[in-house]
Amino acid sequence: MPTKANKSHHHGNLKTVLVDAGLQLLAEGGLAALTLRKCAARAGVSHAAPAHHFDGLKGLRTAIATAGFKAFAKAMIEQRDSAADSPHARLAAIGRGYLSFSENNEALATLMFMTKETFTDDPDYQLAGEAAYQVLADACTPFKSGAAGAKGTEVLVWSLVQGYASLARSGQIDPHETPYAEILPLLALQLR
Amino acid sequence: MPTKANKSHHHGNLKTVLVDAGLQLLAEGGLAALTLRKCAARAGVSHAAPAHHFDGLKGLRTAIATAGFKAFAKAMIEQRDSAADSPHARLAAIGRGYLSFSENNEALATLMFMTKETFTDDPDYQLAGEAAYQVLADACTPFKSGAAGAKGTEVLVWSLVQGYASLARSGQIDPHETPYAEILPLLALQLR
DNA sequence: ATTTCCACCTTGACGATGTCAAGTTCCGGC
DNA sequence: GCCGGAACTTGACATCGTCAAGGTGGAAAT
Repeated sequence: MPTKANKSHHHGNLKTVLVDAGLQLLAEGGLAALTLRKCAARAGVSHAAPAHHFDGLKGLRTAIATAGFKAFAKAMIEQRDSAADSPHARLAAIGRGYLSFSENNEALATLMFMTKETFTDDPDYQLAGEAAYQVLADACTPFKSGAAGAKGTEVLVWSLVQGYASLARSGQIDPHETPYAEILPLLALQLR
Repeated sequence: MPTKANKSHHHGNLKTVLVDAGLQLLAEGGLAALTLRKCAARAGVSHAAPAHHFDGLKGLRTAIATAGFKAFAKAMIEQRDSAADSPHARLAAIGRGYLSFSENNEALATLMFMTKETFTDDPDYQLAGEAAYQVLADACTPFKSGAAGAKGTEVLVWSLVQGYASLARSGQIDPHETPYAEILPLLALQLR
């Protein structure tokens, strides 16, 4: 007996299915594999079906990056919550979450931090990016601010881990030769 | 009177002209504007002419990224050479060179640090990336190594500036609100 | 219960793109 | 002068993004 999902013209959950299809295609074939038509095919709909849910390929990419930021924040929080109960340990754990997310989702992480013109103006995307940042910003609170203030400490840590992840993804550094766990302590962050 | 360059079937300098065309297209229209056919059109040749010089679009991208790394190294060296004669000043200057290159060439910088699968195996590309890294590595030499050794200091600085540039390009941080000049000193690098 | 409206699709078309094959032109070596 | 191969051109095909027109299904209004 056909269900609503099996009928045409009303999938019921197509937006989410298309984003999931996009995440799979990125994981399997990298950035070049992410196309509107392939997402539609994998979702079992026609090539023009996504148009009702997204503002073109750019809109779909934005939705995928939004999902990416949510998964990213989740990965950092999970590591943080299972770390030892000290600010240094939590910050290090967040870094591990960041880097394992980046390592396990190379194409998605690359997409997430592309230039602004890659994405549409989407409040969900903005919020998801800010929420991910906030996980890291909160973890910096227990540390003394340097001359640049609290914001400076946040930017210092965020730049460090983001840069390390980016260089590892592009093959410019070897994470086994120079593990992040050895780099973060070099900041010599002091507690308040 | 026709010169060699005006005749068909033997441009004479097409490889370089195509790479330059690609650099222009990136500057004008971002990553999405970089296509083989547009580069060929701008070079004044047919759409299939690039095939003799590059291994497809991926090969052309690799050549463009190689040119990018060379310009990038040059920007850092120029800043370094006009800085005050101290290791801290030189390192800060290199950072400025890095960031101004990134700000002035957003699409190119984004291309340069994409995942490995974006590029072909090309020794020139490898060398250019290593040479750019070496400018920064050399600038780190005068500083004490921390627990992670000399390599750790290099990776620390490289990650910081790379991450800062990447976050600025993607709009996640505001370089005017939190200038790099205020972040680098937070590393509190000590001279040997 | 029926009608209406609109969300949500499908089909088809077009221009742009990457890549490949076949053919043509030009240059350098013999 | 001839030959071989580098370096192009032309043409074709599959895939892509986007747009237009049309069809289907569900919910609200009557």
